[in-house]
Amino acid sequence: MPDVSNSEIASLLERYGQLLEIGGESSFRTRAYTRAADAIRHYPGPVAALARQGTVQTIEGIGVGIAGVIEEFVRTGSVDDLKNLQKRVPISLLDLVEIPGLGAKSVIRLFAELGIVDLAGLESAANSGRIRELAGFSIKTEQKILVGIESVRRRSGRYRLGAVLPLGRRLIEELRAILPPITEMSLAGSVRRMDETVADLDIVIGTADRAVAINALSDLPTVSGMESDEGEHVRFRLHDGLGLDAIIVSPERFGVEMIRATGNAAHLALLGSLPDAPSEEAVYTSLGLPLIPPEIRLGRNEIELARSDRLGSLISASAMRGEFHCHTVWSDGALSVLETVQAAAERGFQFLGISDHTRSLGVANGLDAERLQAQRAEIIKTRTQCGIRVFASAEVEVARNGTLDFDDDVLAELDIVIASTHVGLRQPKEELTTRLFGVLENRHVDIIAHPSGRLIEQREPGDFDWERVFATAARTGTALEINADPARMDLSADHARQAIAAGCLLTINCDAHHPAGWDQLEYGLANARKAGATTDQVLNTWPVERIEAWLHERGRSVRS
DNA sequence: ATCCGCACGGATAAGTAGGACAGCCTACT
Repeated sequence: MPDVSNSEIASLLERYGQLLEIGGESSFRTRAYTRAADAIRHYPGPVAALARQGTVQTIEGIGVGIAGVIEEFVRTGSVDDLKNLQKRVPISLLDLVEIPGLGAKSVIRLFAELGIVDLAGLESAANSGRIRELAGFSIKTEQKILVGIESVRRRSGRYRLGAVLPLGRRLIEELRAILPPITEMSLAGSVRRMDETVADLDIVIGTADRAVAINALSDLPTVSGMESDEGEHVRFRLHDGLGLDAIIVSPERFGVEMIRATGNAAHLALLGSLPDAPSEEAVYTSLGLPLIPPEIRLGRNEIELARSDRLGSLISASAMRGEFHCHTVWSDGALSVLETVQAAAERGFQFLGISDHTRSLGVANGLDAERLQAQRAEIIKTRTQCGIRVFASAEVEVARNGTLDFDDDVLAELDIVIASTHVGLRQPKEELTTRLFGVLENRHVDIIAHPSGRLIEQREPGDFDWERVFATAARTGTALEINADPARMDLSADHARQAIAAGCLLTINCDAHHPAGWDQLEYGLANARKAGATTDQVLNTWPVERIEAWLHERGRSVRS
């Protein structure tokens, strides 16, 4: 029996912390569990091994109490205190907290006063009008709950790409270490296509020795067991609940099965019948096509692009010269301005925009005008130190009424301005859209960050009138961001495609709070490529002089 | 619950606005 994985321990602690919160524990105590979960999820080695040695407390954020929980979990597979807690606070209540507008306090009251323990119970209580009878709840709340139940149900069973892709890559690495070097293997399916959510993990293995491959898969520490074995298609389940589909084929058919397992269905339909071949290239070649990158296998115009030799015009990582949106210790980032700029220079960035949060985003220690000015002085100083162009920027809050955190004269002092909507995303369509129009028309605003405001599998996008938003952004020349944070991937691929069609300029930014955040660029790039973006349409690929000229045209007094 | 400066006790995660309701809960990175 292999040890539990770090992500299993992390999930356990996270669940524990959430249940404590619903149970009314102090926020400091519950927070400690969440922090411990984060520390373990990011810990480079196997935490279970540390637990067995009794040295798990060496990890920052884990003390006597949580170490005890982890050790018990590793040893016995469960935790007695957590079981007892679950008698008092049913674990299915965690689903209820996911509903927008319901927090721990409301959920525990629904449980205590109406005996509601899960989504089904909540739904029937709302439908029969029992919730409105509780003090502090109303018909309106009831309706909000019913809408919320739907959105929680819609996303159940799917995982964010950002949660699954790193796991999939690690599985492949682990398999490579076990299996003979001649074995071919790769991720396939929606993970390989970089779809924003995935239902399960697909792996294709090309080997003459099926039994060895199956044994290797079964022995992986994250695999809990085999679920079905149907010839070439073997299904496993991981400890954290994710399904793993392995397609095990002879090496001569590895290429064609990769294409089939990668999909998508519409792309396969466009390709028609496929010849057996050991590599994807060979299959595409026999169809008279170059290799089509997985993320654009969408059944749209990718065949056309390939036939007319235009795949190379799609934006790629190598075309990116820098980023406009990142954070430092001045708001909620991890490093100083100088450290951040140095890290950017080391990565080969030719420019970097520093854009910390502003005043009204108190939770992120947003800058007021005075601190902004002080930061600006610090930014200017770094320009001579690191050899890259540093733009003084800010991620300026858009208030519910559409006003920005700074007056025009303060905005005018910045090299480039990003506007960002974090509050009031649930406004009705007309109100929300009109508010954004005001921001787009502001000549001091150059970029709209994560325009829809969605958090994948967690928060619905704002209900904007996108067609009019894109038309307006195209006219004002305001760039729209594809935020590469895997929780956001915002604009979505479809919205980015619409924006391009409307003539909008795009920018791809990682919204990094630490240099490691720049490793997530691929999530933003995927959406840009799915949307068919070329370098000309993405601000980050322009030479610094062209960016400065663009800013100058927009009326900025750009100083180097 | 954990960490840190000090050796046990305090700090840690802000603070405002909005919605629904009459004093409270939730959302925002």
